Amino acid sequence: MARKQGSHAQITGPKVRDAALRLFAEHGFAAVSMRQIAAEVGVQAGALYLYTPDKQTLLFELMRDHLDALLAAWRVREAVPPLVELEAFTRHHIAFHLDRPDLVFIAYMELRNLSPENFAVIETLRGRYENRLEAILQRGIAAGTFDLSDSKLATMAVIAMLTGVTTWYRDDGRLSREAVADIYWDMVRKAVGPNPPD
Amino acid sequence: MARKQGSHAQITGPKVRDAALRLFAEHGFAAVSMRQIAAEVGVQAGALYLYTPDKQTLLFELMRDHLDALLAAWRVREAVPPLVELEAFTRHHIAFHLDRPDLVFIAYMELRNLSPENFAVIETLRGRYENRLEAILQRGIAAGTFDLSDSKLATMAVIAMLTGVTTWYRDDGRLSREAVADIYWDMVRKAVGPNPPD
DNA sequence: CTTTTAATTGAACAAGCGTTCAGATAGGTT
DNA sequence: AACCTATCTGAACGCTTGTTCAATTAAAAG
Repeated sequence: MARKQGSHAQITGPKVRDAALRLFAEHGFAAVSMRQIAAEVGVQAGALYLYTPDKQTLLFELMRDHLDALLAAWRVREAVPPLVELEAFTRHHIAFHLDRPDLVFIAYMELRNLSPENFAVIETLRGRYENRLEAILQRGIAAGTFDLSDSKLATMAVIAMLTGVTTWYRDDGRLSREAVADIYWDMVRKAVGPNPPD
Repeated sequence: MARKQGSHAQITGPKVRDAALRLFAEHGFAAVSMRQIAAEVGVQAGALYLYTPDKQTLLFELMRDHLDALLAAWRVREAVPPLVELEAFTRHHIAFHLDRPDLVFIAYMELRNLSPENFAVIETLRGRYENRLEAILQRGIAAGTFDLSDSKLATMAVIAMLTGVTTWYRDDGRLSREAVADIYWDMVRKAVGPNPPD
């Protein structure tokens, strides 16, 4: 039996997931048919329904598990100075997202194709992640390390800026991941920090 | 006859464009049928083909005209100090994009659904816009106003950050457009500027 | 009013869609 | 060998898709 149960029902088999991930990222959820996914896996379309109840669930689980992994991968470090934690967050966010460009793409692009209930779940998870960054910024504001008039806007600005890396970064490009992370951290640090002199 | 010719062939009638814009933004290109667009306009599906040769062209013209308008709306100000021009760019980018959230959404989300030839056109236009920001940053680096180790990365970072506003801004939200622009300009200015003291 | 021209319908086309399911196949256990 | 069970096929279901086009309606021109 391919169906298994975990703390989340983990219905979808890994081969089906990988194929769906690849195709959804490349062509979009609505543009990819179950038959195309099946062909990628090497089975007939009917066989997919041993691994997922329907196409919608396939998309939802991809997103949910991605956000679960994103949340699980980051450990809050409240004992550390805000600037240090923000640097860790910045580098972690870039590294994590560059390792999963397809999932990042899907998680941002296919929100429209989720059913309302599934959308609500995904939005909650995303909000939880944003709150972690906001907490760091608020801690830094309180400590006087950061100079920001609005922690919520700063959160959105930093996340948009960092996630944007996935849209242009190429492993065979001009700069290494480390170099990119260094440069972005430099900009983030300045953006949230105090005003320059003169 | 509904077909007209301009410097660009402007095939698509405005009512059809508006309906397609609305539906593509809400549900996605691949998820919206010609029959749905026709219903929104109030005609049968066949009538759409008086205004567009096919669905692909409908999408392409939406994107192309959006980017044309974006490029046309910004006048380069090389006589002005880089910091001043960057502030104008920042505020203009936010204002322009907040006025057209649907088009912005489509222009970023539906690139995958363009034919290769159409994609190349759109990417060229987008690159031209990015180059304008990069030119400002390079001018500021040369003048010593900005402290950036990589103008290309800074360009991508600033555009991602600014465009991200369209994903969460609501007219009935907590902050006005001006307030948002003020806060974002503050962060952009610091991000590209010199390091803070201490 | 008649003729010409433009705009639109409505049916049709071949193809593809998500999903179901009876039946075939394969692998492991007795 | 026979049995069991998990896996998968292949056909079928009803429905939707983008696009075409002869026939019709509406509007404009004479």
